[in-house]
Amino acid sequence: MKKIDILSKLRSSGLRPTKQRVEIAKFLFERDKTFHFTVESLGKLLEKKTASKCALATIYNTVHAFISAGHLKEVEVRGNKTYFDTNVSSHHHFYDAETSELIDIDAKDVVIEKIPKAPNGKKIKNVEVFINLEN
Amino acid sequence: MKKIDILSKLRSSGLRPTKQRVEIAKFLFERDKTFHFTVESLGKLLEKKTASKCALATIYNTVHAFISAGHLKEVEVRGNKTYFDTNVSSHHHFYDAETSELIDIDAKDVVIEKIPKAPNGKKIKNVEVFINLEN
DNA sequence: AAATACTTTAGAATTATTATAAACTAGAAA
DNA sequence: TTTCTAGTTTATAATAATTCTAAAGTATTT
Repeated sequence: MKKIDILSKLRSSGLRPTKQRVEIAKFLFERDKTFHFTVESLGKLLEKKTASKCALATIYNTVHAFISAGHLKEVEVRGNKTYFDTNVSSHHHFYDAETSELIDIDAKDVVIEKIPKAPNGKKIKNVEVFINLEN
Repeated sequence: MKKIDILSKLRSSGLRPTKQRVEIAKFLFERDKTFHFTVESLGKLLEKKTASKCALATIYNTVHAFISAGHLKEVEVRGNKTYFDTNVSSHHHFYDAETSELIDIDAKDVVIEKIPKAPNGKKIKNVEVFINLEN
């Protein structure tokens, strides 16, 4: 991903390209495979990579701006921490409780044949399939 | 649900039938329809019903013992609080983010035609379908 | 009843997240 | 440029859910 894309990700999220935000954005979006993380894990990885630490509040704010802009997705995982995913396309997940690891499943690899209709007055926003793993 | 069943639920969870635990168990299991709750909501409802409050720690401990024994199920919902479900059979959920309400979907109303196989060395424990609603 | 084991409880500790307010920085205007 | 202003970062405080702890209470065994 080119620098210009990083800047446009920030701009389209309503964020000025400050040093910290560019670091975060580059770390998140300059990669080929999708990346799953929590704010805590991202903070540690950033600190390791850049040798300078960024306040947690900044990471929270930046990640939330990316979520609002649709550049990141929040993933539901049982437990206390919130997980995020750089893959914002419609897709599903394996979850390995043993390692607390999420693995993407391409939307086309899950086909749902039958689904109930939404309750009165409501519409279906999306369907998420979550596959728990065990050894 | 009869009293004897309440007692066996407690016993099979490794819990002696104390006053508080019997109250909690009766409140959870003496009903026809499934019940979704958080520890907080359960605490408030119990307080209203029994006019005496039970310490949150007791509710946490009791609920967790029921989870371990398989009498309650933890439901994954995006967000901070943990939701529980008295329906322990394999089933799915609608989630209405507007009202923070969970609605059960019978397992037979969701048919999955295709699913990827588990990664190396892992087995599929279960598959959960989560349907987010909107207006 | 005495001793022992298990429970409840209030409150402290912990963890994730959000809010706050002072110090800082970028970009616009002069 | 320098100045000004609006937006940012940061450390720290506040909040919220959950877990831990240790003292007081209750039940069970002897």
